[in-house]
Formats: sequence, structure tokens, C-alpha cells
Amino acid sequence: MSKLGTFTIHTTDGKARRASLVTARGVLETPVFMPVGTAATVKSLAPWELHDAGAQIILGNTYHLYLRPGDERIARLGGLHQFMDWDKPILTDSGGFQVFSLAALRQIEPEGVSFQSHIDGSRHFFSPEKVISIQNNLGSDIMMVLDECVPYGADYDYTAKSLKLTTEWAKRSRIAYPKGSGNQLMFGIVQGGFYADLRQQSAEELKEIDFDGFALGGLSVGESTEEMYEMLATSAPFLPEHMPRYLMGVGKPEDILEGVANGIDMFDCVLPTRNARNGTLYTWQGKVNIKRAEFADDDSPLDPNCTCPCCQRFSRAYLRHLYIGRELLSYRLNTIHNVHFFLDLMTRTRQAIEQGEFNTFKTEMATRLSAPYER
RNA sequence: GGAGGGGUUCCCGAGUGGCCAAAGGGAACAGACUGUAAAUCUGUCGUCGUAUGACUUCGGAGGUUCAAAUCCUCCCCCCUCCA
Repeated sequence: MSKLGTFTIHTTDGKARRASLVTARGVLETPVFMPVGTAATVKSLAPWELHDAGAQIILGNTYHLYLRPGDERIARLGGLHQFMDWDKPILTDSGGFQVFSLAALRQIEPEGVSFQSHIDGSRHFFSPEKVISIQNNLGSDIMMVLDECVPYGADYDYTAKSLKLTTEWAKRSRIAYPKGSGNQLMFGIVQGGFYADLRQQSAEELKEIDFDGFALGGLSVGESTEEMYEMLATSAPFLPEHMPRYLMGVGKPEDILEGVANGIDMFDCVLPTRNARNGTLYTWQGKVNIKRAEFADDDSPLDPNCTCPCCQRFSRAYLRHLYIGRELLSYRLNTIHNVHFFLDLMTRTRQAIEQGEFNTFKTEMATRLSAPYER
């Protein structure tokens, strides 16, 4: 039995790595995609459906769970895993992204962030220590440190100042929960906006801290794909090679593959679940908007090459009907499919790396998946 | 038979002389969504490939007026109540 936090690289193919990470609730086979379950639920899915789709780990959110139902309540109820009946690993995000996305409701101070609840407007305060304490209560397997996700377009001065704070908070987070003091891992988050030197500085400073993994934050915040890929390519090499690397909030299938090509091991994104609820479904022939009129009489499965229960049993015509009618089953079936698709993509990615064919795989997939659906 | 109400662009429904191709909603047709304030948002929605442009629309036919979905006359149809 490997030691908690052990990260083993099995194969490399270019910069792409096929590795594994030991967590308290099992070993993650990477590259891995983590479906997002912000409020202790991957929206519309039951845990067994997630399990059947092949999820190894899911994401939860500190900010949301603190506000509702409350981290102390979750602790009393046996922790997040027991609460939601998910016994595989959970990574909890710190609320750093909400500092960014709920900008109108918050104020950043050296000590932490004061903010108003998006639910009822009540006032709260997050310090790095508080956020770790919340994640202790939740009992996640991987904790993220509180950071400031800098908005796209922030100038150099702002970004540099923000980074200083983020680094300071990272140090305080590790002090609040020293390595080995429990069975939770802790990842630091590289910021620095779209300035290469700040990215490098951020990574260097975080390396001094004894984290179990490193995340790239502050990407996919409104920049162009080209800019994101460029920042990804410049930032990834700054991260320690023999540690887990996590690209936060990314992304589209082709973005994930780009991440893998740059040596990223972990990904999360709301896209498969949100898009499912909004009628966009992923197939190996490209994206499909299931509401389109052309599917009204289409008796074929959504994707004949997909093994998910949705594609095994239902026609496009039925899926379209459910979506158009806003039937509850629509959200569930669509989400089952999209999550299955993303996880399947990762399985194929791992296989491709093992076989030393990742580049070919990526090139083929990227062209196919980014293309709009053609019959 | 009598009294009253009403027919508006695919549907519901506002509009009662010019600012009306006509509010609003729905439907329809497209698009977006990247560490989830999202089962959300955006666009199009009479015709003319585009248009500050032209043309055709507000039950039907006539009429008044510089100008009519809006006023007048007749006709057709629908609803309610009384007989």
C-alpha cells in the first residue's frame, strides 16, 4: 500500500504523463477528469450513476457548502462523503473562484476575503485558515488553498499585488494544516494572470511550500483559446515535474487534450454537466445541440459509438422531445451521457499515452471534437 | 326573436386617428455556456438575400381623412345573458 500523496509516473509520451496519485479513498489514475459537484451533488446525477459513468473523483465547493447546508452540519452528519453517499475521492475547491465570479459581493483584504452570500446577502469572512478548517469539516481528500482568481485583463500591478497575497495565503494554509497532520492532501494554486514572469514567480514561491500538488488557476476566465494555450504552455513547465498538476476549470475536450499534452494530470469543468442541462451533447463526431429540428424524427442513438445507457436505450428523437418539453429526465440522461463522454475521453487518453500514441490521438480527436456536428 | 360583448401578425393577448410591421408572453428556429449566483442567457421571428429602404397586413366590402388596426355604413362569424 503506497503512502498517502504518493504520485507515480508510469509512462510518459512527450510531455504527457500516465500517472497515479494515492489519496485516502483510493488511487487516482491520471490524466483524470473530475466532474463538478459544487453543492454536494453532480447536478441531476445519483452517486451510482456517477460511479457507472466511470468517475474516479468529484469536486465539491467550500464556498457553497459552507453557506448551505454548513460545513459544521456536514461534519456532524459524518462528513461530505457520508452525507452524499460517495465513497471515492472528493476534491474541494477553496472558494477562490467565487472570489472572482462573485466579485460584486466581496472585498479582498490582507487577512482574507469578506463577502456577502449570493443566497441571502448575509456577511461572511474567509481567511485561508478558515477555508482549510471548512475543508477539514467537509473531510475532502484533496483541499485547495484560498487564492484570488484574477480577472482577465487585470493589469500587471494588480496581478502582482494579488499574487503576493495569494502566495501569503498559500503559506498560511499549509501552516494551518501541516503535511501529514491528517489524511487530506493540499494543493497550492499558481496565479499570475497572463504574465509569464509572474506565473514563474508564483510557481517558484509555491514550490517552497510543502504542497501535495500544484494547480494552474486563473485560466479559462474569458481569454481567447490561443491566449489560454499560450499561458498553459508557458506555465506548466514551472510546476514541479514529479508532482500532480491540476489545470483548474478546464475545459472543452480539446482543451483537456491540450492540457495533457502540456503535462497536466487533473482537470475539472462544469461544461459536461451544464451543457447537458442546456442541450449541448458531446459525441465522437462533434458537439450536438439536441434541440435542433433535424433530430425530431431521428430514431438513431445520439452516438452509436457511446456505451452509456442513454445511447444504448434512447433515440435522438426521444432525447430531443425530453429536452424541448423540459422534462426532468432530460437533464439526467443528458448529464449521464456527457459525463460518460468526458470520462471515456480520459480513459482513451490514458490508453493512448500508455501506447505511446497520444500525439496521434490528440490530433485526431481535436479536429473531430471541435468541429460542429455533421451528419 | 331581444340585449350585450368580441373577431389583431403561428397561438394567447395589448393597442381605439399619425410616434404601428403593431407592446408583452408563448411556440418555433438558431447560437452561447470552461475551479456552477446557470434546468441559464442571447439572437431571429410579415415578405423582399442586406437596408435609416420598399412592399403587404389587424374578419369582409365600401367610405370619411393629408393620414385608419383605430372613425362611419353594410355584411360574415364567435361568445354570454334573456325569451
